[in-house]
Amino acid sequence: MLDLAILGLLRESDLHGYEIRRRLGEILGPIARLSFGTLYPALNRLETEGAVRVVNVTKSRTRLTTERGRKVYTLTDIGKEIFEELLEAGSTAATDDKAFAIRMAFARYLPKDARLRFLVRRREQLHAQLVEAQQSFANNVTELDSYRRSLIEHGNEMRAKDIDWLDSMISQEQQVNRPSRASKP
Amino acid sequence: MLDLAILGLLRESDLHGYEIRRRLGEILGPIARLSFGTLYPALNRLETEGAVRVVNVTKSRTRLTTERGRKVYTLTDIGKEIFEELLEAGSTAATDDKAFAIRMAFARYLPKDARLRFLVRRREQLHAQLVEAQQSFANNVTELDSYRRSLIEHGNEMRAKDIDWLDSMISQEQQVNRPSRASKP
DNA sequence: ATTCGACGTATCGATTCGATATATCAACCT
DNA sequence: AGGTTGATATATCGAATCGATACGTCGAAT
Repeated sequence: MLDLAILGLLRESDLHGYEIRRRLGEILGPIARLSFGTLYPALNRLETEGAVRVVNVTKSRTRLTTERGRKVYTLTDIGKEIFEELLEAGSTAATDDKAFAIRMAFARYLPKDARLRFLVRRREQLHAQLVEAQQSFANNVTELDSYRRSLIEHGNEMRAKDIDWLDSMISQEQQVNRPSRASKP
Repeated sequence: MLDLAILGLLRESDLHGYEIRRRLGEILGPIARLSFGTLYPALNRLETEGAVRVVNVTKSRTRLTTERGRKVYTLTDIGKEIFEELLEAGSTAATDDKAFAIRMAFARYLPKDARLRFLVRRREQLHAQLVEAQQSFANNVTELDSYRRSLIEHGNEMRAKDIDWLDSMISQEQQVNRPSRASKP
């Protein structure tokens, strides 16, 4: 999943590790903030696999520039293929919050129909989770203290909001599908 | 963090591994669903540390019962101490979503003032995150495609809801503090 | 009868985390 | 001028965690 995020960002522009982390944090928020202990080994792994390549290492010493010791990575052709595979593969598989957010961030690279399927699938997953949670909640309310009760209720409300949001994304996606047909026939 | 969850559940009743996982899923939802590859090693570790102890292993073979090969764990005195430490320690430290939810599930075991501090601290953290996210969003809107824009906006709305919820929890907590003073002075 | 799914414990390799180390540079303080 | 701090940047290590898989029992449906 992390691979998808890294490759996706590199697809858009060449970046060094620190900047990849920063952008990921910007797009995904605190949900998917990754540590350096994950990022740098991942970059090395991707380099070994031939998915990325180092374009530029600026050691300091060059007095006139502000550049520091950065390793700027670029996406190879192999990397582009892997990105496409990862993106499509996951649009049908089960995905958690984090994986969903990452894929959503690169949804524009999916063909329209795959994107719609991806959204619908996520919507159904969340719905199933919510129903399950509500049932188990109903069976246990009496045994829960106020903190747990409130925590669970809040969680369920949040999940419901997520579903609403997905519904709006889905209907938007469906509208774009139709040819504009601006004025009346 | 996982230790806290396990010890907390065992504080309430003796349980076997599978049931610990089930209850955790019930209370925390899909946020903190832990895998068996985490749970069973963790139980072994806690047993080695002397925090938990196996009370009962029911091998099947006993025809008349429905019991299967369960290992039922109980909390030792050492385990109780560790639980208290973990619970208090984290109420001041930085906590992510998952760690917060776990601690919230056992908030009733905190003294009133620590609980209030815990909630306020979390509130402030979320607020800081939200402000940061909104600023970086404002600086980048133009460069974001509609999917990313919507993803980030939705994330920020959710964070705002979280803050609202925490505010309600905090004010509730403060009300309980005051002696009832039911009728007018 | 037997396949299926839920229950239940366990391990393995790979991934990820959190802490720590190292270093450069800008900015601010005194 | 010298010193501290904080942001930028890469990297590694041990421990925690995940996801897949294995193995087995049991009740229920086909």
